[in-house]
Amino acid sequence: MTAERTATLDDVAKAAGVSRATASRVVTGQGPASRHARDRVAAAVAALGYVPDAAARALVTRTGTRLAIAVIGHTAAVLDDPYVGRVLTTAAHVAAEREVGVSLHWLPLNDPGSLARLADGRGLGGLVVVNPTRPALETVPRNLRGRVVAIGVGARDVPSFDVDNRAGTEGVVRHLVRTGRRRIAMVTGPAWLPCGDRAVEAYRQVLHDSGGEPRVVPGDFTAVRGARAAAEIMARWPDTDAVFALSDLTALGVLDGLHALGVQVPGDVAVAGFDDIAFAGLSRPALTTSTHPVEEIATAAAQAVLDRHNTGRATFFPSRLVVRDSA
Amino acid sequence: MTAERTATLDDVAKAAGVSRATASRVVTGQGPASRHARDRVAAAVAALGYVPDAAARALVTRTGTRLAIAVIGHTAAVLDDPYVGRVLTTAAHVAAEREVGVSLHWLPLNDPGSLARLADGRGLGGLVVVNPTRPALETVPRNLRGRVVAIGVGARDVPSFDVDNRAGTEGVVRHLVRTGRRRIAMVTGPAWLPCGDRAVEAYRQVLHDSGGEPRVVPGDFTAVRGARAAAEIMARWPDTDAVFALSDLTALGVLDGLHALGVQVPGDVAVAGFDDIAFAGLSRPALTTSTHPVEEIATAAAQAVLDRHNTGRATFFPSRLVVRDSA
DNA sequence: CCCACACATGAGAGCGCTTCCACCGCAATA
DNA sequence: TATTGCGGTGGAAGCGCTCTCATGTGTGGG
Repeated sequence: MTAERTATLDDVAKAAGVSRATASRVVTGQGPASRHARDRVAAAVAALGYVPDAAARALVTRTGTRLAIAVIGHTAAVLDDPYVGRVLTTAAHVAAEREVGVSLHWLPLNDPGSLARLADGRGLGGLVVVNPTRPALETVPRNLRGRVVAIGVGARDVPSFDVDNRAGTEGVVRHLVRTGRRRIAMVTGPAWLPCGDRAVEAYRQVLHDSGGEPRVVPGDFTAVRGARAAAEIMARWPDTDAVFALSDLTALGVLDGLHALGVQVPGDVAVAGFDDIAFAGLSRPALTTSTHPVEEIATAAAQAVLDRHNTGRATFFPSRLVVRDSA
Repeated sequence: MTAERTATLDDVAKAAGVSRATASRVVTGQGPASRHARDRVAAAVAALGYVPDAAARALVTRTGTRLAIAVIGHTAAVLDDPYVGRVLTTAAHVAAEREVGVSLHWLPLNDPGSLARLADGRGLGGLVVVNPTRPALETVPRNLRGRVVAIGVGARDVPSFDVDNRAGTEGVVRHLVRTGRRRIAMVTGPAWLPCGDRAVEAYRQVLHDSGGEPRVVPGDFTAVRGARAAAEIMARWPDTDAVFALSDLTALGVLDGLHALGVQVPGDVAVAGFDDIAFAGLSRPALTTSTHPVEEIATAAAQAVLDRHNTGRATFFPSRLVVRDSA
């Protein structure tokens, strides 16, 4: 019997000379217990290094209190972007405050069913899906309905939290127009990310209003793609006088690409981004952009799902124009 | 009995007309099962939308197959740094490949006991601790021994994975010396992070060898702190001709602070960082730095803990000098 | 002095699952 | 025909915990 076994509640009860029921009451803090029993159990817990088994507890309480965060779209692009990391850490922080565990799920883009699979259901308190596609959201299992929120685009029964892409884009493009730019190109996000559509729409609208022709180049939120986009844009439309990228990372890439081409920023071409990441203010020229309150969004999403506060369809967080040197 | 209840294995067995034991065998794929039984159970599973209860399964199998990632030191600094996000996403990716879940834990710096608490033990397959302190590592519960690795500094029974801070720092500082700099200042990482010690040592050593006096200013890996550090350095030692920061983020801040002071980089003062983050190549002037193979490190750590491959004390990943424009 | 009423306690059921074990039938071998 | 072997199967135990319920054990009021 010298086998190294982790202590169970029974061991604690035996050591403390009480029943398992009493030990449980003391450990969980639920129900009455005499001073004497409390002390003895506490001592036993300390002596044995007892840690409650989460699985056993979850099994009986059925109170799945764990926040799952699923990130859709597993590409290197997502990895490089500080965005996902910030969402993760923020949500984890909110969860930690409420002493609920967080589980992380990294889902491929082309396998919507994986969302259903991760829901080993009853253990889950809620689910935050980052950057979902609508089809993926349709596969959320029924036992999770009402406990799922999306960061990005939502769906039926799935409220969404996102930055106001439309207004943010409008703000930036209007600023470009206001400062005399007319031949404004745009580098979008990845095509599969539906929330970028609103931004493209807004861009087209403002351009239409100001008599410009849309010049849209597809992007993927990476800096490398931004540099290539810059070359592409200047080749196709040499008279371009401004580039708006739907991501600061891409905008910084554009800056780099333009620099390589010998194009002056903002002299020849103005450049603006979106997100206001930490580095936006550190580039030379410092990047003009519009804020993306990631922490606020992630906090709201995590709270909503944790508080079962599933009201409303979609919440858009305001984006604020930050004018620096590049535009 | 119209109550909306999630299906259990019993329900499946009943619907398929087999015993629970057989249903379990089919679902888990363990043990023999006739073709006929397999088909019927599979049909029942599909019809009922059955999803196994992870808690119940974990309770009986005792095979905690879940990778826990604990990040120590919950400060805004950690949040802004892309480092943690990259570690997280990489580790989660490794775990996903092996179809094991990942749980995320955000631990305060001053409560080492929290590490013990998160180990609701038996549900855990392994634990990766990011940026631990030695005291925190001492509190790892015994039932987890041999299944814990550290990214950063390690401890007894806890192998560590980290970049070779010493060699990396040597490389950078030697480069500065080689290019004629002699009055080289260093901005360190946060004091509680023990893995920075080796870097400071290396810096002192190289300076000693080249006849320079150490000029150490404490940092915290943030850009803001870097800007302030630049001002501090130029005030205390106006003849400084190079600044080495133990983090690119800080180095970019130094660049910014120097710019504000009207100091030319690299003309008056050379600046070098450490990490080679995505933005290092995008700053103006582009940052000279030394690589920090975060993805490699996180992958190795996750694999080690998942494979129970607990050999060796510490693995240092080589850092490669990247010379750009700032030094 | 006895009953009512708190409070503290322990026995035991049961959460949903895996897995040991005994069992059954059937083909292959002696 | 009697014996072995084996794939397939169901009964039942039990993982570690929570929680209901019945049973003490002490207090104060009638």
